[in-house]
Amino acid sequence: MMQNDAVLKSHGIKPSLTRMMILDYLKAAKKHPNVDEIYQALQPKIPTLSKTTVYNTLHLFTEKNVARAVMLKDQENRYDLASHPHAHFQCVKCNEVFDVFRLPDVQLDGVLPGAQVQDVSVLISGVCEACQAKEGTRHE
Amino acid sequence: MMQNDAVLKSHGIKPSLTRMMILDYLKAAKKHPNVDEIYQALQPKIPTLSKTTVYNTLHLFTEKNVARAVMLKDQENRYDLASHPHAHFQCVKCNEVFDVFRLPDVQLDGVLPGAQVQDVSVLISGVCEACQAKEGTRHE
DNA sequence: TTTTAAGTTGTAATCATTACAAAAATAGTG
DNA sequence: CACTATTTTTGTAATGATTACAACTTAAAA
Repeated sequence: MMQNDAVLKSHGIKPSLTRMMILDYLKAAKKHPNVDEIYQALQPKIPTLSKTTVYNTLHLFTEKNVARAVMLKDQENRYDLASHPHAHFQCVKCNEVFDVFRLPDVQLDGVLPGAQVQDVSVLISGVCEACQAKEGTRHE
Repeated sequence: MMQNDAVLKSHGIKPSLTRMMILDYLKAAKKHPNVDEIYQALQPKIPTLSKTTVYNTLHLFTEKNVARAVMLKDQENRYDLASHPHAHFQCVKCNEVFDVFRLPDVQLDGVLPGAQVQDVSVLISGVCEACQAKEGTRHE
């Protein structure tokens, strides 16, 4: 796998230590962390870390197409790596977010004449299996 | 077309005057209004209207599947009617939002076994035609 | 009417995000 | 190395959408 410094350089970002550690965190993250989660996780390792730096870095990553802001039915942004496109499923009952690894086929031919498409994000909402089971037994 | 009171009743919502007027506004809206726009537009007609009521009503509409929160790369929610599914395109340069009327074909078969899908929202981002033209002439 | 519930309102709090200017670190140059 | 310019990081204060909540008003039920 490409090293973090090479990944950043190839996107025109100077690979500072902080930036590499945030990239590391995004690579390892199973969920879709928000800014505070990233800050809380890295603050012990970088005692001087500021939340503003996390914001700055994620804006930079998003602008340079290293990461992507995932818009969920939340009041806050969550992030993942731009290199692994996938759709998300969010349960309307428990708000849990699941990755949809088998990407739905989004057919865009002729839908947006003239526009230069950079990214397609798909957010599916509904009731997850666990919550359906709960409803079934509870007779709500 | 079905009258507003009938629409609301059929979704289990008591059709108060305020609710019908907010529904009216959503029906007529060409763009995707945020809470403040709805409030500003209706406040002259309902002088006692409170912004909290607009929030309450939109939450109710969303819960009862009359309206839908559209998540864009903004810090605020925008709303449209749940009855007219469509995708959205947002330009990363000017932030303008365009409806995508020819809905992209999203193939979900087998992608989410067990889940009960209620809604699929597609947000396409990229550079719109106008912004491409600007870039081309300005040599940025 | 009297009682109860539903709908609406205004104020104050919450909290993610941004603005901004200073401090620290890094790179470039003589 | 010393000096300067640039980039990166930091902390504090503001912004602004959203929520909490309790009071008030209207409508429905008894």
